[in-house]
Amino acid sequence: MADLRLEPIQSGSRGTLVSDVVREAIYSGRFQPGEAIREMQLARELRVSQTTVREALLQLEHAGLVVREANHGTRVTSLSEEEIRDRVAIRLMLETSAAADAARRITPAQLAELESHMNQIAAAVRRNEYYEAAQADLAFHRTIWGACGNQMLVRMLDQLTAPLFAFVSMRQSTDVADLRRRVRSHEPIFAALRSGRAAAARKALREHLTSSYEQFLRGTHERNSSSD
Amino acid sequence: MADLRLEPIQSGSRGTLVSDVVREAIYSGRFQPGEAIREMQLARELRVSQTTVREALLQLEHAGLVVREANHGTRVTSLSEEEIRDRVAIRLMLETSAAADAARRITPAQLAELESHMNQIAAAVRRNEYYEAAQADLAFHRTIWGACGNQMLVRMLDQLTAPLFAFVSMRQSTDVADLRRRVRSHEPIFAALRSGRAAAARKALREHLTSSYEQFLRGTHERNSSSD
DNA sequence: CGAGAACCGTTTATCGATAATCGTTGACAG
DNA sequence: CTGTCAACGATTATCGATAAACGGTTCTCG
Repeated sequence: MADLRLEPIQSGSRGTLVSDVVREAIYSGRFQPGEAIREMQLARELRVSQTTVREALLQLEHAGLVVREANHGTRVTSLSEEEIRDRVAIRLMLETSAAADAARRITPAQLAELESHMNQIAAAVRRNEYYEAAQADLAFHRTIWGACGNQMLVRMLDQLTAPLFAFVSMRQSTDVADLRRRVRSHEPIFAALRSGRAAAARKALREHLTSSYEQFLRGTHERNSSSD
Repeated sequence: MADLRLEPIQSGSRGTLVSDVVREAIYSGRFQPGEAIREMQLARELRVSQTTVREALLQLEHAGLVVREANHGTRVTSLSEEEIRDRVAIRLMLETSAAADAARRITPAQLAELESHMNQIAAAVRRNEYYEAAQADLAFHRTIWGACGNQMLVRMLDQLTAPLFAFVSMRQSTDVADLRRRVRSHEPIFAALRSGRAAAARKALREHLTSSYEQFLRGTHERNSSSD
């Protein structure tokens, strides 16, 4: 049997293809929060039927990236500050738990993956590529989730954070010092996981998430007070 | 304006209607775990199109009640013992947190609702109606979730526990003594919420969930050892 | 002039039919 | 007898078209 390291050029059903395209458009900011998405218009642009677009939008609704109102339409999710706070609070509980579990069962291959993502983040930051940095950041966290051994927990964290990344992380164009600090704050997490210290991993992750959220709050506060 | 305490006799789209019917069939056990669900067959039986059935099945997949495999089919979710353990672990984290928040902000109306659900549970148990008891039990917990003020937390708990209720709570035909004990174990939760003691609510809920899970484990263990 | 009902255009929701997919069966060659 | 592969049947995936729902607008009547 030949090794299957290569994936098919386009995998999955058309519906999944469409949802991938739209997701990417949302992540990249080509679709703005609150913007309406027309089924027929999208279907014409992508040369698929309305049915297929609908299925894709249902998947994205599931992921929390769009909101659908019955008989009215679909729009890109727009998170209020309270919704962000609520999501972060849940994420804090779930992800610190995942990290503690991961510390006990993470494999060398997964540790190597973590290191690779850290390098990607650092490289992207050096090149001022915020979007790529955020993507690699998400991949870093996802690797930790995957190492916790609780599949349901992974699904929930995915649902929880997809909109956070799309509408918070991907957008923040913070100053360089902040980014540097954020990059470094992955290191204690990695060190704790590598040495199997569950409590330390939990603590490192809590600090990482808390400081990221506080920085986000500072960002929005600045923006509000300067625009008023 | 007339008061709107009465709901329309059938609310929502046809797709939602179908998903309600199928959900009910799963809860009631008319669809067994692992059983295949054919789109066309269901469409014929319910006099709707296959498209509508598909949309309903997507919703149910989202709720975790069915599993869909691409190009292959849909079957009713069948949880392994490990998946149940994993879900319960997450539920423990999220619901104890929700209870603590609820203790601080629950309204008199919600407290009355809780009491009503407790009465329903007790009445159903007296009549040996396990299914209705489980339904009221779920309603009791849902009311607590709703009182926590974190909408996302409610959604996650719903997703998490829907299959647990469908495949665990609704089925257990335990002995009367166990049921009595389970009924009573809601009382400390209610008392803690009413008096606004967050820590006590957390503790009461943890004990309730833990003992329910342990009882479930005893049940499956007995069944396994007796059938071997 | 103003309130409310009927209309109209846009968008979603549903339908019936066709296309693509996958497991299976059975024929056939080695 | 056994492994391979092509054709079949059952089921999902997708399509194009029609129906239903909603919001805004205009028209009517007091």
